[in-house]
Amino acid sequence: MAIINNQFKIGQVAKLTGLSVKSIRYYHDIGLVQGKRNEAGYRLYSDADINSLNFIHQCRDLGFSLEHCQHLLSLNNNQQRQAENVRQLAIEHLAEVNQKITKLEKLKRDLEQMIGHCQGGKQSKCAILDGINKA
Amino acid sequence: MAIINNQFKIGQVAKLTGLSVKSIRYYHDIGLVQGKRNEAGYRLYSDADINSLNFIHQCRDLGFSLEHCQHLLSLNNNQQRQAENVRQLAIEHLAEVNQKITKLEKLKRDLEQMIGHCQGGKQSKCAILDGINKA
DNA sequence: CTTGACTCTCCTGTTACTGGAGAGTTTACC
DNA sequence: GGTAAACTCTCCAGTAACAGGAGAGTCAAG
Repeated sequence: MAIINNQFKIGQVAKLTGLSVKSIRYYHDIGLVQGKRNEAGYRLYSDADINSLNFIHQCRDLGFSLEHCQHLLSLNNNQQRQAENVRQLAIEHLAEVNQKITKLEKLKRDLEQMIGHCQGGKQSKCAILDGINKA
Repeated sequence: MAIINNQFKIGQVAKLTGLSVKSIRYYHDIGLVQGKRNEAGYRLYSDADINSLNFIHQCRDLGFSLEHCQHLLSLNNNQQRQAENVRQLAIEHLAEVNQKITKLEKLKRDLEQMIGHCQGGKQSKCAILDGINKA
């Protein structure tokens, strides 16, 4: 009963995870997921490595920085973890997301207002420029 | 009847515009607002330069990239401009802002949902990690 | 045995600056 | 007049998370 432990080269890993080869190399460089090397120096990734890379991919999609991904990954791999720690990270991240949204919505309102007042066309008078200049 | 044309040094300009000295130098380097130099090589800015810097500051606050700021500034300084061009830039920028908002709101929902399901505490079971892993 | 697909390691560029070193300039004060 | 503080200058490095590309080595198929 052999334990099958696949070793994938970076191109295969890219296809399996949806990450770019460049990203995977980058994660290697910064020590996030390193895998092994074969005799020729090619990077080799195990199933567990693939899982880690998928995990990171998901975290990135949720907007976490690589530093946070690092942290989350170590919590994910640690059976002694406390859910509260993960929760705190997520809550902090959510707060940042909310801040960004708030800021962008103000931009949105300001832009919409200016655009609404600008009649466009060939004239040089422009409510948008006026708005920017008077501010 | 002398025409008063003040020439400000970079530190004064920083105070007048609210920009950092570093930013002003950077705008100089990339050719955005250059002013003059005195004999000692110090940068000197006129009232018109200050206006341009204020204009850029406002555009930055509206989230425009420096490249867009450049473009808007040249439209602002061009009496032959057509308001439509400005309007188009603003509309495109607004579209980008809206895209970002949409993306962030999806992140917000996803994060809130996961956080809502995570009970936290000292246990290792964590709905957030589960959510990331299953995705 | 060669050709094409893959992989490797550098190096540069991206955006809009910030921080800092080392050196010259100006200003204020005694 | 001298000097010390404040200001300015030009590099250079770093930031986040990679992408693009050069030049060279490796591997599999025909």
